[in-house]
Amino acid sequence: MTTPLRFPAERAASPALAERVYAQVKQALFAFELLPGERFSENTVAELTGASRTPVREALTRLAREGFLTVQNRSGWRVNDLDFALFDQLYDVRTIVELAAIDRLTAQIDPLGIIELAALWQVPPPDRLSEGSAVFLLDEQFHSQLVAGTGNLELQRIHTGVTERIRIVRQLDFTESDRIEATYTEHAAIIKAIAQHRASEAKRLMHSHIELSRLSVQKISLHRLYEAREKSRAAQTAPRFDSTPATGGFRSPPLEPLLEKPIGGTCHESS
Amino acid sequence: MTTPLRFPAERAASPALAERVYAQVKQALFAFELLPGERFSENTVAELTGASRTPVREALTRLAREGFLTVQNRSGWRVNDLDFALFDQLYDVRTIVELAAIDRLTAQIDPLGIIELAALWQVPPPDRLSEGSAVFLLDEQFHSQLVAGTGNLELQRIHTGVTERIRIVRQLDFTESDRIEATYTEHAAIIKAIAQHRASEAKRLMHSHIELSRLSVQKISLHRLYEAREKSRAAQTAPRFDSTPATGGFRSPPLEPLLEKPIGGTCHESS
DNA sequence: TTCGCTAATCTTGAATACAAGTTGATATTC
DNA sequence: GAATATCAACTTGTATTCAAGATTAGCGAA
Repeated sequence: MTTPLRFPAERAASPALAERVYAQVKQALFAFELLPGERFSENTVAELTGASRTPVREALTRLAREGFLTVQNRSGWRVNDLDFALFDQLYDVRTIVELAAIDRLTAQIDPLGIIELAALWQVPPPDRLSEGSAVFLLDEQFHSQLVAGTGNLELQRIHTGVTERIRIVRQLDFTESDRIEATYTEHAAIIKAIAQHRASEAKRLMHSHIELSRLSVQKISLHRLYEAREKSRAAQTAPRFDSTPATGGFRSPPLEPLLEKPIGGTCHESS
Repeated sequence: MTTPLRFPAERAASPALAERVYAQVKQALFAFELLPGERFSENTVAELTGASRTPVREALTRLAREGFLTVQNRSGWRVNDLDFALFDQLYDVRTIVELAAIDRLTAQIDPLGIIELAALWQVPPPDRLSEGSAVFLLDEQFHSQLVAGTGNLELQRIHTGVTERIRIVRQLDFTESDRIEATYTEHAAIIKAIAQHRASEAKRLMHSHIELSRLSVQKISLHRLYEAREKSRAAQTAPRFDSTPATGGFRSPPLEPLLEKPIGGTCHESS
């Protein structure tokens, strides 16, 4: 039974070209390979992804509707600036959704999926993951699963959308070990409260958990953003969008704005 | 200063052709000119709207992402069936959002926009509107304004999306005069409670208000749906998509399904 | 040098052309 | 007559072409 495997890399072309481009560009956004404020054209993306303008356009308009990009009249496309006022609103929505989810979970006789979550998060310190990006994935899964437990697909869809919008800054929060520890502790406490049907306790915990995360992100992100920017600037000519050769971006890749407003606080460069 | 006005009707073509098509098709959906379960092709829409396939496709994919349509492999497009399980989930989301909005409104010293709402809804019976579709518009505005009062644009965007998804059945609820009366009474009570910062009272009222509406829609819609279907079937060859001549739909416009599942309850045809 | 104009080049938005696949009707065979 | 194979007419997905406007580089004049 030796099935002569095709190149699995090429098979990826079949299930919707526009979908693939969408995923690639979004990935580039999260990886800061496309920087906030950066401008680019449909043609460059088309060349980089090997697709024609049509599916590229479909992917970009979708990302624009989701709030990541903006198309400029008959000039090119632009990566939206990081807008912390917007992130605050998204964090607020996230809180609303997750607290509602807790309400519905604690009303269930046997909260859906809570056992699996307990197995993941109620573990002694030595068994915990320490690698930031791994914990980040697990953390997103935690919050997502809670909402999924309500059985409401629409609520889940909304939650997913919000999560993806704030992912770009949230991922920066999982590099410091104390934040990782705190995540474990807080998640465990939330799970316990839900399992015991203590709704208001669980909601209180979740509320402060999200709030802490939000504040931590606000504090940390400005610093991390400049790191990410520098890292990306160093790799300017390096491959973007997976492993396709880069032709360079727009004429003048403007790295200045990055933020919607320069923000009042001072930015501590690594002195 | 006599500026020779251009034909303002034609100016409508300039601001995004895809946008216009999107609005036209959505309008046709709400008006039951495109029936649930109906199939159609990009070419027919293109002919009916006078646009080419490219902007049509953009509009349709957007409507598909919003849950109204489905594209079938390399066969045509299809209007999604009415799925009452889905509507229940959407009503649930709507409740979550609006209750959260009340929480935030009552926390404000001077709830934003509450005075304007009071002026609209706290009126004596003789001054009230009685025409169903007008009240329906006003009702949507009421709920939308409450959410807008939170100042959270993202919450508003989500709420708008949910509202539009359930509009197709909700609009059927505003034909019976007792439902219209109830709407006035309940809205007035909610506004009063919010203005007095009685959060839990306002939330209780809103919760039951939405629940009543939901139940009323569930009861009424099956009947109304068949009416709407018949009305549309009669006007089969009548103009669709505004005032462009209809070329007819798909080969076999299947009017059978309409609903996701035939639903257990009996349907009373007008005997 | 600096400002302003011009023209070439690049951009999106839309229309069209092409390719691959589905569907449904028709002819055919049992 | 009924089941099946075949084929022509559609459909979407993608690529390409066309049109109109925006941007920028370069040149010239003050």
